[in-house]
Amino acid sequence: MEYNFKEIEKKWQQYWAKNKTFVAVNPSPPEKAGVRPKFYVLDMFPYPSGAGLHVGHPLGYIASDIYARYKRLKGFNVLHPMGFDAFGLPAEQYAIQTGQHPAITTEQNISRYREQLDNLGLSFDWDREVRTSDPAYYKWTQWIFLKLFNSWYNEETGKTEPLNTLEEKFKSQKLKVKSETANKNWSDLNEKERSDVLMDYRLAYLSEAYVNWCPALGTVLANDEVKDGVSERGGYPVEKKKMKQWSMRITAFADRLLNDLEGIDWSESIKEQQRNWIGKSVGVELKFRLIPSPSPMKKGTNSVSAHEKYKYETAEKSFWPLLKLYSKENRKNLTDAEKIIWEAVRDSKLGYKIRRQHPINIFIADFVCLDKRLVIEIDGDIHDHQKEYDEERTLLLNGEGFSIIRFTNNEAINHTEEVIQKIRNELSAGASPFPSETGLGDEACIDIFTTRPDTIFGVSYMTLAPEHELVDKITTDSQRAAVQNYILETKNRSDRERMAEVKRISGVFTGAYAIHPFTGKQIPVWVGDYVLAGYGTGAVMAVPAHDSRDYAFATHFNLPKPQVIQPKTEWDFSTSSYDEKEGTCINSDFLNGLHVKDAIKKAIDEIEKRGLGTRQINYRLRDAVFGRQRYWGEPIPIYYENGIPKAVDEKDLPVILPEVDKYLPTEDGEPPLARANNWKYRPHPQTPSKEEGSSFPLETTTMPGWAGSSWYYLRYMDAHNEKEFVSKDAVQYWQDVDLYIGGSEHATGHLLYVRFWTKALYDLGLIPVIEPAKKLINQGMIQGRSNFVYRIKDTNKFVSKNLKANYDTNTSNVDVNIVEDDVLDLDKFRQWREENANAEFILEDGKYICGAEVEKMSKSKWNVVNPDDMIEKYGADCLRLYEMFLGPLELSKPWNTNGISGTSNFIRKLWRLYHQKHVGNKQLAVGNEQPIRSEDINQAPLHFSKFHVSDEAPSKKELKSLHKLIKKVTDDIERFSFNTSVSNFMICVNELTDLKCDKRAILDTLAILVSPYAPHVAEELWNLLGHSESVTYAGWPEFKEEFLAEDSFAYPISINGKTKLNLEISLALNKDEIEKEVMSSEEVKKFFHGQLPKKVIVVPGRIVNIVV
RNA sequence: GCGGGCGUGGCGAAAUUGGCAGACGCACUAGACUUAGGAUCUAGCGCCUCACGGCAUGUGGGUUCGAGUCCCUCCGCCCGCACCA
Repeated sequence: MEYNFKEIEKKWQQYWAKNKTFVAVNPSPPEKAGVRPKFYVLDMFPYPSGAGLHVGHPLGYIASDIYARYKRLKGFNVLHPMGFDAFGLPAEQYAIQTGQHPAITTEQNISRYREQLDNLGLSFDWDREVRTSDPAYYKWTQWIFLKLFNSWYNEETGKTEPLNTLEEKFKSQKLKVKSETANKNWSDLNEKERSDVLMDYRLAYLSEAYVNWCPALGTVLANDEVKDGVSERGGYPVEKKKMKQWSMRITAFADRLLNDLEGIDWSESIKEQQRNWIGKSVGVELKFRLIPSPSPMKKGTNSVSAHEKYKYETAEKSFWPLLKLYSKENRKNLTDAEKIIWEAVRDSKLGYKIRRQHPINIFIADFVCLDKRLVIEIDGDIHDHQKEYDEERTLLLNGEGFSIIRFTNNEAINHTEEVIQKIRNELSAGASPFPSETGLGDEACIDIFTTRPDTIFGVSYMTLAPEHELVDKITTDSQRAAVQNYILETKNRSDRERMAEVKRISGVFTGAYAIHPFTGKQIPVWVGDYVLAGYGTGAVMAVPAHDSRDYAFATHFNLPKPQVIQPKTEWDFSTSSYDEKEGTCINSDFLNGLHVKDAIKKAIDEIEKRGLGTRQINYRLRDAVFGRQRYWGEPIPIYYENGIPKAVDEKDLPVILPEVDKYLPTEDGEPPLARANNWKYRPHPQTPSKEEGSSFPLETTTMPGWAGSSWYYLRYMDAHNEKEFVSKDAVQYWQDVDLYIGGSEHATGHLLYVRFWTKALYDLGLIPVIEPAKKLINQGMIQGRSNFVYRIKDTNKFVSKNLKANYDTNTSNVDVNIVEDDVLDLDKFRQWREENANAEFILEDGKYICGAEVEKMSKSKWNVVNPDDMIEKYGADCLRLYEMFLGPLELSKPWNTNGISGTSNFIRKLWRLYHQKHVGNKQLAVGNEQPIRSEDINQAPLHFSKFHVSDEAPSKKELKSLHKLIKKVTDDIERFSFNTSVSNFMICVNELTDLKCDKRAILDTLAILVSPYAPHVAEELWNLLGHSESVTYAGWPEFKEEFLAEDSFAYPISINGKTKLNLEISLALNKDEIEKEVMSSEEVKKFFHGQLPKKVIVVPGRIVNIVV
């Protein structure tokens, strides 16, 4: 008999299906003694696209299958399920084009996938198959949605809790009702108001927010579904749009999602991507007060108390204690000039109360009349050369609503009368207006977030995002036109353009100034689109010397760049900013001399002490938009009673996806579900506050693709449970996924959402684990290898690759399936396309050699290799071995069919090992077994006769070869090094072939070892060896060290680190004895060139190195 | 720009703790068996050299008796994030 993989593979696939070989058992009760330990191996389930699988897809499935089969042999109760992520856009797009129901397309695609998966001989437990589009499945997706809808995140306990614990807090007034209804008690709120308040807390919530709107797909998308400003699926442009949307409060879990990464064995790159995506930054949120603009923007409506407050409490709050001290001190030490003036104005001698050394903002004014908002300053010499200082002071005092007159010391002392007259005139001229009547009053602050409070003294301007709400309020009249123009301009530029124009710097001055909280300096406030509205507070303090973006902006607009950090090494500030968190603070008042890291701490402490701001943690992570304006997804189980969103009763789940006439939005732009007849819900009569008999409109958006995949790993544990999403017993036994294999492209999507849902379900006491998967492996991408042909322009002649330089040619892709080893099959090429029917060729060495290049595998590049074709030609075992043999699992690599003959040969060699041996055609076995000749490679003849093993005891060499293999393959599988085990199989089979091994004791074990990789041929051989049961549970062989034991070892003898010869020395000898033996060798002595060796290093069992 | 990974023959790659670099396979070369070979078998196959021998793991340096492996410098490639304050 010959090895006929087609027959044999089919036979065993049918056997496995019939005998349910791979069914995992749910022990009942789970704690039952003697039960096998569990092991859960999961593949990321596929979205069944119309294109079917290509050779890249099975890579992960084969790897996980090998591991699952290995674990079964090791005695584990292995859960290795598969299913389909069946909701999604492509089926719906297809439905829109053709009118065919997406369920039909999906069903067809699934059967094709199933067939392809079956052909690979994967050991899935199909009894547990799940499909996210199956109502029996999405019933529970909806159920989980409702759990999240009815839960909130309690920051105090750090846990998801049912909503009633929140309501308790409101009722007992432990928690104040947020925002617009701030002055009300919970008990005063009506139903709508309560619903609105709770909506701000629910984990699944409805809110008005800017979302990624994709007009071409007619739906919103989550952040991870947008790449480079276009939709991940289809590549359509995406814009920001304000819409009412369902979202998931994943941000509440940001810190746990970040911290729990520590405890799981996932690749560093995935963890890093998640950390990046979560984007935690620790810093401080800090207020900069604004200088009210001279022209009133807004008439204040201040109460009397505010007026009074403004009248007397003129000092900057945070500086008050210090200023109070200084002013007291100053009063004791008045200058002569000040004494003279004080005597003239004190006790209301001028008809107004004048105060001396009165703090205003952060300064102390020499004299002030609060009623008339007049400051009188007597300048010392210092002011002559500190003009800037005065200007700043004037601006600030003006900002506080004071007018100011200045006199010199000389004037005060020698022309006292004139000075007093001037003061009298000013006082009678009428008061300056109060700031509260002109500007923005108390709330006139810009909140900023910074991680670098140590650079606070380097602030030279501030920038607001164009969307910042203060922009309009603070802009001065003179700048208004320019600012409005700018905002309009940035609005019209989509995010994509903004991103594409990274290098373009734009912005505009608002005309407004803020006050530096420490120096009191005035700081111009700008608007710039390099500041993002969505992050932090949408405003930044700009430190051009130490932030590259601020630097670019400041350079462009010629703003100052004061340096406040001294780098450790030379730094050229004329070309770039110094952003590193290294160096010492300079020009920074109380921070001077401190190292950056200490300065950050100190600055935050100081900011908090002075009440200027608070420690703050910001995340880049946004809440995940959950609603989709699409048809082919899970309906969101919410209805609207008088505009209040309410949960559909659990008893009424699932809310079945309705039939619609078209899969398009309605004429009014409503999602497709709005087309459904009577898309209404009639609440259960016994639920409170429902009018009997009335029905209410249901939510028309559907869930996103990631909803169903965020918990599917749990459903596999108990796939047919109709009462629960998963039973307590099942999840208690299976716990979590032990090994999860899938693509790294889900790093910030699925893999984050599934962790999020797991944590929420854990908090609610529904599952016992906080992470879905202990270990994650990302298989590398298999790239395509494209082939090219070169057509001479304006002819139907094609020239071979190495001759094309002589011609003017057009290069085009050619189907790689009609090319072998880069040699084009000319006949197939002529048939491939009509226009090639008369193609002529210019050949080299009688062949047409194609060009080749590594590209992504895609239909348009004609480089897709279909696993079915490979299986047809070489068999599933061969494809499995070859995919593993290509290289390390996690590495991306190009597919190259050329090498597959290696593994194909191996399988045949393996097969022959179990059959009567001969060499070539000469030593044919006696009998009828003639070599079968065939024109067709697919039925390649194999030169063996009948199955044959002997029951003789195996030789030492045979045992050694086998046990070497046991050890290596066991190690290899444990560390997922599948490529090396294939090598090791080859080595062992080669060795046993050389030894002409036919011993049952060896071949029995070999079949088991090979079975995870090439299960069909292993089953067949196992069966031929006389076993009636499948090899699946045969038990993994035990490695025995004793069979590897050697008496002697061929020591490599190296002279000065270079190996010169090998010397067979007994392993029983110790270091000294080995040295003696080596040194006495004539062969070794040759290399000494008469000199005596300086040093001899002996590592027993490994090497001898002699230094000459 | 930031973060992660990587760099070894013509090609895919191996070297698990610092110990004979290139296992295993593809391709290639020669031979055997053959009516035939895209089957099978035997041998060869990093580079330079007739050879002795020398040089080789992206570059340059260091540690070490000994470095693909550890440390530093630079160069290149891949992936992710990208105005995140």
